Amino acid sequence: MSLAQIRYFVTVAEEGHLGRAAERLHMTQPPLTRQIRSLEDELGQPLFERTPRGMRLTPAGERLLPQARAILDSVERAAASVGALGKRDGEPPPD
Amino acid sequence: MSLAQIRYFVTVAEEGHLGRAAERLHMTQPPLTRQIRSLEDELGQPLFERTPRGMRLTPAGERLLPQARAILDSVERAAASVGALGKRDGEPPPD
DNA sequence: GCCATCCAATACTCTTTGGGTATGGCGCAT
DNA sequence: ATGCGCCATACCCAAAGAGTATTGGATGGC
Repeated sequence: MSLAQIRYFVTVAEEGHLGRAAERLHMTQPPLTRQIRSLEDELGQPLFERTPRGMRLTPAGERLLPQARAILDSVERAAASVGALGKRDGEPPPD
Repeated sequence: MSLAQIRYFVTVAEEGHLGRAAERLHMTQPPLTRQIRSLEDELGQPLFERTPRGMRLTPAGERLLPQARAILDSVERAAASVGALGKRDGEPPPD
């Protein structure tokens, strides 16, 4: 489980759609599919239900989501508190 | 900033010694040196003072340490809450 | 003062991980 | 039945990370 995977998970949860999530993350859909699957494999259960319309959170996913957000927040706070000014990684430079 | 780096940072802080920290992390010293340096670079300031006896936390490092521990804890809790039973990554299998 | 010792840092290689492109498979709507 | 909009898979390439060998530098014993 990496911070990138957590970020990916949150974005997919918010978008409910791999394609749009990938766009927001400035990457393409296939690696995103793989990272989400890999996270599910590691946790031992699916986080999303695959529907023809997109991705819907499972109960496990619902439990994870707020904690995932909290983790990303803590990381950002920690970085800021020690003096990382414009350096966080979740937000790529504007195109 | 990756979870691995945070884990490395905490271990080095606890050991005050790259070699021993590397041992505890089941890795060798050079990559650990690099990861710590890379973390310092990203944060924009040194976390350790290099002494001939080992590594000592700087004030920035002291500020970071408790937050780093909290992050690792949250991650572990999140994983556990979603059903990862023996799967966490911070603890390699016994030799 | 010189040498042995104990640190962290660097040079270089190799394996592993992660992302990109192209394509397939599946369900739904028309 | 065909086309469209999803996610999944196959394959390739680039980047990150870990290992081995070695260097540099400070300290303490002699």
